[in-house]
Amino acid sequence: MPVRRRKKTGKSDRPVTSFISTYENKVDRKGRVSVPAAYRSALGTETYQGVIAYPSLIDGAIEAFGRGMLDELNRRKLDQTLDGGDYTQALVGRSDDGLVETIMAISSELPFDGEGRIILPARLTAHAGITDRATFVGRGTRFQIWAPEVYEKHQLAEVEALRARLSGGGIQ
Amino acid sequence: MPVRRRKKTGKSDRPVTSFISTYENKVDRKGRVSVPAAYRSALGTETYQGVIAYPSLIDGAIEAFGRGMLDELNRRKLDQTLDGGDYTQALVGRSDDGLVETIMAISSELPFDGEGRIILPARLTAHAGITDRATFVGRGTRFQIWAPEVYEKHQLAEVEALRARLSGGGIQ
DNA sequence: TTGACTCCCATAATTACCCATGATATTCCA
DNA sequence: TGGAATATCATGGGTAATTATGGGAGTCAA
Repeated sequence: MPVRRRKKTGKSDRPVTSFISTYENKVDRKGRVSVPAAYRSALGTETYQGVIAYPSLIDGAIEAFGRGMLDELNRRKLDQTLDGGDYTQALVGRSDDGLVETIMAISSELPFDGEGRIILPARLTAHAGITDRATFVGRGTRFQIWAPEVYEKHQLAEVEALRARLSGGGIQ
Repeated sequence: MPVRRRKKTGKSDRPVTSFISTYENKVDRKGRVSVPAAYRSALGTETYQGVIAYPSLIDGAIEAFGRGMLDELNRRKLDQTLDGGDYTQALVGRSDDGLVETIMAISSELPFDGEGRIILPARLTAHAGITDRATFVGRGTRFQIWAPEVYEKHQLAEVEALRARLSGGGIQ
């Protein structure tokens, strides 16, 4: 029996323009997992059919977004450096923070197959502790992929922290 | 390992070549190494089948990109100098920093063989400490080639620096 | 001849592509 | 309005194509 849990959003889920709601899907023997249809339609305008993913630097989860965001980063960075005559940046690659370069290095391009699935690289599943199931968590402009049990604990901890803060009178 | 085939669309708004993710490949006895298929397809629109490479001026690694990037550099530099009336630069080829000229001088053209491999010149492998394995590191508009063990250490430091800089929630 | 390089072929593993199925959701029409 | 026909989705599996890798034959120059 396919376990497809849909958290309440208060609305029906028709195509959305950003990533919302939470879905739990199965990871099959080939390492494939269906990207929720709602997320796919959110990416519908992009030419490249797939997502960019990298291990979260904060959480034990996978971060993901569309190809459009990646190209935008690269184009702006290149134009900015070249227009400013900063060839050092373009050729040698030393920037103020190296953020774009580091993200490019640790990111993976995950194309959809004909059925809207992606293959999660071992590097990413290891980081997130994902084995046979994956929870997709919408975060607006991007989304995350968690091991279900890890995400549940993460949610509980968040709620607990918030509750403690509220009972402490931090927010009136 | 994410692999993807890109459609050749005749109309090209000169897409930014995006090299992302990292791959570790073998260097065989003849000094050949496969350029990751994803990188090759990122260069797919270019006529010249191969890459431009030079020793990094900052890291113990090899810097590389497509011929398109080389032409872009030269074109923008020429435009800038002519617009600025710096004809000395355009004609004599001497500028304040001379970085572009220097890079051109120390660069090598590395053509693909029928299987998408390149041969790394001894000068470059020596600089990067590469022997029998090579790690390809996507940096967006260009990529690097490292000795695997050297890159591992470098990457840890890179990610740690980036993590320290983030305030939470990943990259927006 | 000896290397160094190019072109061609072989192969194992991986991945892309295709079709099938059961479950759910949606549409349509009597 | 009810219910059958239709569409969509998540999931599974088979097979052809691609990839990374290795090696041999031919070329050219020193």
